[in-house]
Amino acid sequence: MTTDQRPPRAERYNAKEAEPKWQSVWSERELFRTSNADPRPTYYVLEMFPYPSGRIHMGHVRNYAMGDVVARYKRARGFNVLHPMGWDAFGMPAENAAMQNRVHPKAWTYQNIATMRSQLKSMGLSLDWSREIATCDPSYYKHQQRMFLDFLEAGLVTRRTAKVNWDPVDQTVLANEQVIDGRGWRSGALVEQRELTQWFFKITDFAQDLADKLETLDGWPEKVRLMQRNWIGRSEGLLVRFGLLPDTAPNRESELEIYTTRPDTLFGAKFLALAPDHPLAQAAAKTNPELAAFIEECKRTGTAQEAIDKAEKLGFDTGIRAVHPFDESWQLPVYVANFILMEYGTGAIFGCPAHDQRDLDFVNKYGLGNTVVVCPPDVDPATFVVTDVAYDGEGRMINSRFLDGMTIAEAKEEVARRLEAETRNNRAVAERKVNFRLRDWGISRQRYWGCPIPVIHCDDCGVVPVPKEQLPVELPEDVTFDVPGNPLDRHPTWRQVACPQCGKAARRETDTMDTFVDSSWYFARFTDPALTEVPTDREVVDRWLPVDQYIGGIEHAILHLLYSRFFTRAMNRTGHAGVTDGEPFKGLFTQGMVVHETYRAPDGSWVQPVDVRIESEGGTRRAFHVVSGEPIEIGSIEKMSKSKKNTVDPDDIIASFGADTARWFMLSDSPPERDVIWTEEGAQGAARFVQRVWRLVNEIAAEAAHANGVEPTGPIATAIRKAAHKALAAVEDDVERLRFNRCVAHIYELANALQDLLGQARKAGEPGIAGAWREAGRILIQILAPMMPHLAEECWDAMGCEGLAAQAAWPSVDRALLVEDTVTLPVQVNGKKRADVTVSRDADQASVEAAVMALESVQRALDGKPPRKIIVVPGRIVNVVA
RNA sequence: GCGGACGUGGCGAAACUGGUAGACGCAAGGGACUUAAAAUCCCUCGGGCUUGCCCGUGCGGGUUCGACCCCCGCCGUCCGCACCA
Repeated sequence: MTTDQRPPRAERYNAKEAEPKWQSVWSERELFRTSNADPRPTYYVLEMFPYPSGRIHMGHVRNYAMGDVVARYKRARGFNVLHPMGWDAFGMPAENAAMQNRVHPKAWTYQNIATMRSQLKSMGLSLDWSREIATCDPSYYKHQQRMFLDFLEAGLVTRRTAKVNWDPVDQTVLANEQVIDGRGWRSGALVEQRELTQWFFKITDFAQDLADKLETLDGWPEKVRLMQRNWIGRSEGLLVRFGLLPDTAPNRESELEIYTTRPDTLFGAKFLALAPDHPLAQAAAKTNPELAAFIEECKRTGTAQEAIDKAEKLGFDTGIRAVHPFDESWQLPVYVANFILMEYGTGAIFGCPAHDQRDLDFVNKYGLGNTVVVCPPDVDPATFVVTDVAYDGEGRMINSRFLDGMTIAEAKEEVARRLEAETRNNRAVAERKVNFRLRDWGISRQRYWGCPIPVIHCDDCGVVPVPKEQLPVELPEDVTFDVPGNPLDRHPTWRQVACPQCGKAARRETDTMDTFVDSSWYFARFTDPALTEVPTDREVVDRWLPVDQYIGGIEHAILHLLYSRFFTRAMNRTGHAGVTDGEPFKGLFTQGMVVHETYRAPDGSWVQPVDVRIESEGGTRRAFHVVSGEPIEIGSIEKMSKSKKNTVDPDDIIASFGADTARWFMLSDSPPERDVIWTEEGAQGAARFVQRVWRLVNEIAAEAAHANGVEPTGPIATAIRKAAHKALAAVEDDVERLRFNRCVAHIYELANALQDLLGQARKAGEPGIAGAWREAGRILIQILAPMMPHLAEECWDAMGCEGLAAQAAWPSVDRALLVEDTVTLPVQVNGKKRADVTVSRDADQASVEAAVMALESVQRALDGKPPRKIIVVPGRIVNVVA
């Protein structure tokens, strides 16, 4: 393009110039800096902070664009908005980079932060950068260590040996939550079981409350609440102490505790079963080599998912005999079984095969028989049998002596009542017990790049907390990554320290904390990140928390969100916060992913979108390589990933289209909770709209310039005002509900309407219309400002409005303009639309009926018959029933 | 296996929570402007035919004056959990 063909500057909006310009204006005026002293009502909007992996991706763009719309909107509505950003900066990739590229994790991390910060800044997000935090900074993790010690004092931390999930590739421990299908969530390696001494946060102390308060979180997606509910896995049951025949039991044990949620089926019991690592099983194995061998084999099968799926139910009769709690003459064999978990309940069960599939499989294998005790409704008890499929539905008790005829619920209650009242060795035979699937949170990691656990091991004093005045325990910087494992273990001097209690030579704990600890309280730290002595200021943190709107990916539905819920509770208990209900996030929104087509070259290799040229003709699309011209196969649409190369780089998009275009496109089309497909055409469509708005606003500005003090009351002026206020009301409603795709549609609609009216107005020459244009122009700019803030400033300027668009108060809707004097109702005959009728807004039934019956099309559809009934739904529809 | 969500044009979707199915955008086709292209503007765009009528929201029933929406039964896709007693 030659210079003389370029349109005059004002005709084309230049994002490349405008965006940095307005960003520096906002920054110089500290527009988004939030004061804790501001008396206005608070609104805390937060997006999940990123891991500084290197560069931002389109998923970040979508996430932060959404949060920014909310922040800018709430600011315009007069709230004191907190919208901060930071870095989840500890983690494995930094160590991997260190091993691969011989760069220090710290240098790598801070380099990435610098890159990503400048990328985020180019998006024009309304963030308070003065509150930026990085979790790897000692000024942050110092307070995390402090809280660890406070939690320890409060009894919320324990140290014990435990079977842990060991990731052999990353050479570290994983929490249960981090094991997916038996594999490490990061490395993908098959997880092994190991016995290690570990630090645990006692999240199970709050299990009941974590489950209960889920019901109050009505600002959360039901899906996430359900996932957490399942994860916590609350079950109500009965702990029953079965008597043992001492002659059959090792060490003449006389009792075995089992846990059941089906005490009603006690008369259908055929056996008891122990977990292979149950103490009684271990004891019995000492004198029984075959049993010992069986237990060994169970361990080898492991707990890997594949093994569990394939494994058949295996058991081994210990020879121990138990007595039925309701019948001393009834003996039950005690097996060791491979499907019983030591970690759940008491590690022992009673088996009722007729009503539990696992137990049924088991007895069918070992020939222990089964007796049905629950009969389904409308089934003859005499003919009801169970062979291969256990019955776990509703019904009434049969073959169960005093329980016969009761419902399941009644029978459960009756059994509990009777066994609670009965005693053996001065203890009740049974007690009601609530069990949780949730385990304590193991936080020890054998890694360097994490928050050091602030304790010291002394041969004489044992585990000694680091005195709080000595915090932070800082990571040493002179470490090497040439061999796998934890560099802190190998460091020549760092571990060596004097015991704070006795002064003798002692050793520092070399495990660091799970990085999920770092992200479990950052939202609290944002409220006052400059504090040096304490993690939080009680008054400040309590005013800001809970976060009003939290936005992030569904992948954190369990881990991060559950841990954060634990943390606010623990902080409440240790005085670091006083958050109502202990709930950190009042509103939660989980946004969908950004997905893209995949492309493959003839040799099967993946090709990046930037290297692909698409040609479409008559509906068929064909792809070619931009350089070689060879045909490219268009593949399925998938999550953007490096491995399939179907990524687009936000920097490239911002450079070629501008941040506003990228933001606009990310918010349009798909509902925010669903995946959005990134397409070049869609991005171009968004870019086209940016230019259209710019042209439209300039034309409106020209019309508005003729303002002469005449009230805008003419028909066109009213139409202009109505269009603007209708869009304003709709956008308001949809931003509040985070339905950004609908906001986009309303704005398009307003732009279309105003364009149309511009043409009409020029013909009509109506007086007083300039005032309407001025108002409509401002509204158009203001409703798009949260999504396209740079364009909005440029337009605001073009309209000659005072101040900055980012500072303007949200316009108030003139409700009177939304009400029409006449309404056009669709007219149906027998449910099929036949005509429209225009009546006055408050027309009564009779006059609407008369108007409808006068319509020729209605008469034709009625075919001479009189109507039986005419249904008039005011303002909605008319239905004539023949 | 258990639990959940979803299924609407060529595509992404909308339908105010039972009231005109397809707003808005993308793609496509036709036209205007232009030497040409880009940009811009205008028109068409669920299907069918007899041009004012029929069909149409995964499939089959039901409730209702009226159903994408509610109920029952299927089919399909996606997600989560999974030996938790």
